[in-house]
Amino acid sequence: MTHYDDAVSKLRQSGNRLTPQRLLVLSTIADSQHHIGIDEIYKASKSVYPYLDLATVYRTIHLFRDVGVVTEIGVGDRHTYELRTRDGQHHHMLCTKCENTFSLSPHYLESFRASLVKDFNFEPDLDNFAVAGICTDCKSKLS
Amino acid sequence: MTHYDDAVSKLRQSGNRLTPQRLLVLSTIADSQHHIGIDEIYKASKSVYPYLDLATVYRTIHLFRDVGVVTEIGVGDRHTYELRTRDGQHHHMLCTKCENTFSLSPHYLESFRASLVKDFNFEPDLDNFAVAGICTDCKSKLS
DNA sequence: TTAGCTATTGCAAATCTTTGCAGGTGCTAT
DNA sequence: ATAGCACCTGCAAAGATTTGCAATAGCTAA
Repeated sequence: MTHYDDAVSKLRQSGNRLTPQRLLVLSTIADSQHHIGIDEIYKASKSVYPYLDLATVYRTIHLFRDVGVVTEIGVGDRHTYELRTRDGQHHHMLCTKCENTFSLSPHYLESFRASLVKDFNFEPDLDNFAVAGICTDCKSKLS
Repeated sequence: MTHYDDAVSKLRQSGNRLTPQRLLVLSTIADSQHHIGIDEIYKASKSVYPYLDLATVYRTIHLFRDVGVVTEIGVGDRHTYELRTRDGQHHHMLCTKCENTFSLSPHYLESFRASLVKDFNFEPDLDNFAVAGICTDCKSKLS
């Protein structure tokens, strides 16, 4: 549960209150093994605390994202979320054919980041980075 | 107007009909010097052809994006669009402080793309690539 | 432990985006 | 030039996301 506790202290340190709703949403995301969408977060959390409102889930998730508790993964128009852990930092590759997600080590983006800083003094925010494309399986099926 | 004509033939070649609504939306985007949002496209186009429906604008823009006529730029939750030209291909850097946009030559992403193909056989779709961050001006103002 | 300030919540309404459908219209082949 | 098909459009309704507001409940300081 150290990831959960990590997230809690991140919230506390950023001066946000630890409400039951927030802790509930947090544990729902933490329990989910993969990335999870708003609707799923809402459904799972509401089954624990039926008074939970969808608007609260939206606000909570946006807070989590802004504070760095979760990573937002944009799949086309759909957004999903996963806990952001200090270890296991990774980006995502999304196949637009089979909708599968693949992890990507941050080192693949290091030289890209470095060249933006060097050439433009632009500091990219790659925390929620995801790249769409076609995975190797779908590629072979195309022929 | 060759960019406009380029876009028209792209539409025709992809087997889509050239309706007045589509040509109107296209010219609205082409006339705009910068990237432009759905609401602005709608307002500007509707002033020319008042029967235009917002749903048509959404459908048209999505078609344009899928066919490669426009580039979609995701700024936080806001989406904007600009004409995609054969020359002048470029990506975008968006400053999250001042909301400004900067062009980025595709060559900055070439080695990134190459390593994904080489290591994972993953073919990334970087057509609508944009990266958020902090620009040099805002960086200096931070201190 | 308590009081009080202020952030947060649930609700409802507003806003944004997508979708189903029936009628209208661009395009192709004659 | 025209007929006919399939695609597109406008409309309206559904679905998704955001926002205003009054009541509630964390948190801090005593």
